[in-house]
Order: sequence, then structure tokens, then C-alpha cells
Amino acid sequence: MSGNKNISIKDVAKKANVSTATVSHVINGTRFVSEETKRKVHQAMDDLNFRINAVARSLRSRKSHVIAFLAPILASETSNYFFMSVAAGIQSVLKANQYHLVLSDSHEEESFEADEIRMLGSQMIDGLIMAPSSMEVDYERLFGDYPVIYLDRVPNNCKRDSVVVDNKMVSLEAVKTLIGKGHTRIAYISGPNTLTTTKERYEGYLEALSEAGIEKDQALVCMGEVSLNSGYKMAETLMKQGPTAIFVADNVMAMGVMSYLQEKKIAVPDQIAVVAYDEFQWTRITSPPLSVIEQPSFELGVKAAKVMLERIDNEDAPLQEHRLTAHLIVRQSS
Amino acid sequence: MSGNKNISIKDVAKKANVSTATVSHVINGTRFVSEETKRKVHQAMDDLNFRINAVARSLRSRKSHVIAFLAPILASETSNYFFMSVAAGIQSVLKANQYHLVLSDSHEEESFEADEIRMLGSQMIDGLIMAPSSMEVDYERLFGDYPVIYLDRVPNNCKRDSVVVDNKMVSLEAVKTLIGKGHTRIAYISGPNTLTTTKERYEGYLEALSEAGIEKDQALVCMGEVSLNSGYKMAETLMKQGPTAIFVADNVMAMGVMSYLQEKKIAVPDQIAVVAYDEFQWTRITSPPLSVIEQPSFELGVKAAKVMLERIDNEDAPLQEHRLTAHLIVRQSS
DNA sequence: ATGAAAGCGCTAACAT
DNA sequence: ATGTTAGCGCTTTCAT
Repeated sequence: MSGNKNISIKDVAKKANVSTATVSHVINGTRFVSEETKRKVHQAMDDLNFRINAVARSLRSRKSHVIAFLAPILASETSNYFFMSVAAGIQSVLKANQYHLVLSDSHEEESFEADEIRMLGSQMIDGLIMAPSSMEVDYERLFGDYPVIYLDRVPNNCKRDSVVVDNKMVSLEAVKTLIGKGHTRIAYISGPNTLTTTKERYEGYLEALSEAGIEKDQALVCMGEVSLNSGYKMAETLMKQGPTAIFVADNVMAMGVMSYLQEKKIAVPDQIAVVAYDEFQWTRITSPPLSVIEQPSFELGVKAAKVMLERIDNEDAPLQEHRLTAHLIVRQSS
Repeated sequence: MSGNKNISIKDVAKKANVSTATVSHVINGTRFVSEETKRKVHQAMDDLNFRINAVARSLRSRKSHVIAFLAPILASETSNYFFMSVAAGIQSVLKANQYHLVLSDSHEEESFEADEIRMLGSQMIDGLIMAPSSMEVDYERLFGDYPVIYLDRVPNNCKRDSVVVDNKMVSLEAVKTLIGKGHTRIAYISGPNTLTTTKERYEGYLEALSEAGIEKDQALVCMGEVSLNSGYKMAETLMKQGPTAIFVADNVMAMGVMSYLQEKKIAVPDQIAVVAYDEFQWTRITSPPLSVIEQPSFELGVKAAKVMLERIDNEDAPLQEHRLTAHLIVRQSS
């Protein structure tokens, strides 16, 4: 091991011939200290290779300057790169404000998620930004005494600030675009209907059909497990129903769909048009490049972090729901 | 806010008519407590909705049960999904051992990385697993008094345990396979030569050529920025040199290469064979599916976490370098 | 312009 | 089988 075995401000104070109070105030700039004394203290800190004990500081000041982000980020196949980008956005704002980000994984699974909240929940964090894995859980029971911001999704009876995407509107637009190109048999693929995001996307799909006077065909709707394989199988099943377009409301499932279409040499967009959710690098190198819905993921994180910082500053401000806009990028697949 | 404003074991003790020591021992199972007393204490904890203050506990016990993983995980375009998978591996082991994982992002940038180490470095963590962003940095200066494990890459003068991939061997194998199919003009694309991984991959490439008696053509070697665009441009440049195969030692750059080849309608593998580094879902849905080198990313994380736990148990054990094997997956692109 | 000392909530050594 | 209490390293109030 290297470094700093147990050098405390007490040691620094002794070496510099000042009190621990002065050392603390030099470190934090919390009261006037003469230049000469400051110099001595800094000298002593350098000599002793002093590093402040953040744990003791947190205990005393009741602030950790750490914000946690809890989302399904580590999962392997279902891997949601989307949330990594969100995390980058959060990070950028926190860093600029001297806060730190701790990433915590929910596995998209309720009990795992509850565990993580419990772990985080004891004065270790000043705030929690989370993408809840279910709408049905009573999260309030689990939280500690810190502000919480819901991101991307929102549970029932939400009592917190939230930062989400306008899923319904952009899905509506995407499906309308397909309809505009003459499609009437438009299949819909998504994950399970237990998340607000999924629900909203489906609502957009339904509303587009309904606006155009197209009757919904239940056989063209497939919801289920989020995985490449699952997307592959759904594409296989749906193709038997003779759709002319597919709207895939999840990017991992979209890979499965593309994989099926490519394997079966089904021409896109000639035999079937495809629009998918989420803009990732891989969507640009499929043949043909995919038309996708691009979510403002980084901006989502930025906004959530800002809302968090404001909430920490003023815990009595009224609750807010922030809804950011997503964009349809039309490429050659539709 | 909800929850638990300042309920301490003192409050619990009072409510249960026992001492704080007894409460502490009930919580931690650190000495015998009668069933009856246990019951009373648990009752009191439930009634008061007590949550232990992990900060106070860490301060006193000098253990946080938190391990940090520092790697380039949040970066946007350069996004290294590889490390997310590593993180999942670490997480799985830590979770099983009641440890917690904190993810920290290095931005693949030295000063940013140093900042993060400094932040982590004050008694908040019991250990650090990191993928150093450079071989040249004197990391020992930065570390606090906790064990460090290097993962995937290793700096010069490494004084720590490490868990890495046998890059040279698998690169050698990949290039030999290309040579076996008759290729002699094999281009090489990678990120900058400042990481041990990149160096080793290049060594494998060189050794394969040399074993086969093929003279290296410097015009076929391109190293530089890791990004899709950069890969695209390198492919463009290299194609003028008339290679019959390309070995791309980075997956983001591989996307750029594939993007170029597809755009220019250069047939793979007929006009050019391609082998890339890293197995991701997108490599299965290019046309044709890519031959890739699959790194044991999850296992890398598992191993690193195990080594960390052992190191915590025994800080005097001899240092170890663990080298895991990567595998070549031959698909249709080569 | 600086110091003394209380106390954050917990663990663990020392008592009984 | 349980209680008392010192003290982890820091911030901050109250003094001077």
C-alpha cells in the first residue's frame, strides 16, 4: 500500500502550530485566515501528504456531495446503452458543481433495485436519480431522507420531480410517417407494458392508427422480453401476419429484428419498412441504415442533475415534471 | 422528503430498553444476544424505521465495503461497452460478498482520471479496480491507503495485482488465420499505441507476419484516434494501398471501417476480409456478420473482484498477474 | 485572527 | 448476557 496512513487534521495542526479549527477553515475557506498561517498549514499538509477523510467530513456535515444514479446499466444482453449516455450527462453537470456521481445498477429487477436503494440509503448520498424498474412499486417506503428525481420513467402516484421523454408524441410521428408512405399493416414490437415509456410509445402507435382510421390488428402487436432473441422471434412470428412495416420500440429488440430480416434476406425497406427506437452507432451500419427515434439521452441526464441540484438547494419548491422532446431520424429503412 | 430523519441506534436502544452496544451487536451479530432482547430490538428498529448510518459506521470501523471501478465507461462516442460488461462481472462477485460497487469514469483522460482517484481516495473505498488511461502516469502518488488492482491494462513499473487479456496471442492467431487463407497484404488499424493492450495486439500482428515471412508494410498500418469517423477515414486511406484483409483492433473503429466498406459497396469478404476486436451484438447483424475476437470481459471483472477480495484479506500475499484468454470467432467476414 | 471543545452515529474494548 | 464509554476525523459554536 502507499500513501497516507491516518494523517488527520490533528497531525497537520500540530505540525503547523495551529488549531484543528484553523486547519479546517483553511481547507474549506470558511473563515478568514492570515496568509502566513495559510502558508504554514499548506506546507504541513504537503509535508505529511494529508488527504481529508471524506467519511468523517460527511458524518459531521451531513453532506456527502455524492449523487447516485440507479438504472439498469450493467445488464449484459439487455444492456441499455441509453442509460450510459444519460449518466454521462448527469456526470457533466455534477462534476461542474463539485458533486460526485455514483452509478448503481438496478438489473431492471425490483428486488435487486430495492437492495440497492437500501444500500445507498443511509446518509451516503445527498440525492438519488433513478429510472424505476416498475410502475407498481411503492418506492417511498424505501427512500431515505434525500431528494429523489425520477428519470425516463415514473412510478404510479409519483411524489417527486421527474425528467422524461415525450414518447407518445414522437411515436405518433414515427407511425404517422409510415402511414404517410402508404403503410396500413404496421406491426408493433416492444418490451413488456409495465413501464411508462413503453405505455406511452404504444399509445402513440395506437393514436396514429386511429387518426388515420386504421383499425388495430392485435395480431400485429407483440410485447415481451427485451432481448435480441426475443426480437428475432417476434419478427419471425409477425412476418406471418403480412405486415408492410414494423415499429420497434426498443433498440435491443431492434437488433433481433434486423438480424432476422437479414438472415431471411427480407429486403428493407422494399419488403418491409423498419423504424426503431434509439440512435446508436450500429444503426448507421446496418443495410440499409435504420430510421430511428433519437432520444435526448445526454440532455436527459443534464436536466435531471440540474433539477437535483435545485431541489437540494430548495426542498420546498413545487414539484416539476420535465418532458424533453425526441426526434425521428429518417434513413433508408423506411 | 420521506423516511427516517436522524433515527440513531441511541433512539433504538432507548425504545427497546437496552444499551447501544446491544443494538449494535444485534445489527452486526457480533456477540451473543438473547432471543428475547433481539426481538425487542428488532421491534424498536421497525417501529422507528431505523436505518443504520453507514457513514458513521465506516468512520468507526474504517471499512466502507465499497469497491470502486475506474475506467472509461461514460464517454459518448468512444463508448467502451466492453467495460460495462467488466463492471457487471465485478458487481456479481461483490454483491455475493456484501460489497458494493461504485463506478467511476476516467474519460480515458489523465487529468480527469487523477481527479476521480483523488475524490475516491479518502477512506471512502476499501479498494480500487482500474483500467489506467496511460502507461506513463505515476499512479502510486495518487492512491490512498487501499489495495489497487489493474484491469485490462497495466502502467509501467506496475506494483499491483493485475488482471489482463492475452492480447498478443489472440491477435497472432487472428492474423495467422488470415494468412492461412492466402492474405499477404493485411492492414492493421488501432487506437494510439499508448496502452498495453494496443501494444500487445500490434505485437501479435507483427509476429504473425514475421512468422510467415511477410515483410511489414508501414503503409498498411494505421494508428490514431478511437472513433467511428477515425475508423472510417483510416479505411478510406488504407484501401488505396490495396490490402486484401484488415485487422481492426478496436470495436468503435471497426464500426467506422464497416460503415466505409458498406457505403462504398466494397464486398466483404470477397474484396476485403475483415477481422475486428470485441464481440458485440452489432457485429452479428452486419452484412456479412463479422469475424471477431471475443474478450472474456465479464470473466475479467469476476477475476478482478475475486483478486481484490483476496488482497483485502491478505495484504501481504505476493503480487500476481492474471492473464485470461480471448477467443477468435470466425464468421463470414473473413 | 485564532483556539477549545462538543458532538455527528457508530463500534468495540473493558466492565460487570 | 448486557452496559458504559472512548474515540474514529471532522465541522462549527462559542470564546478570546
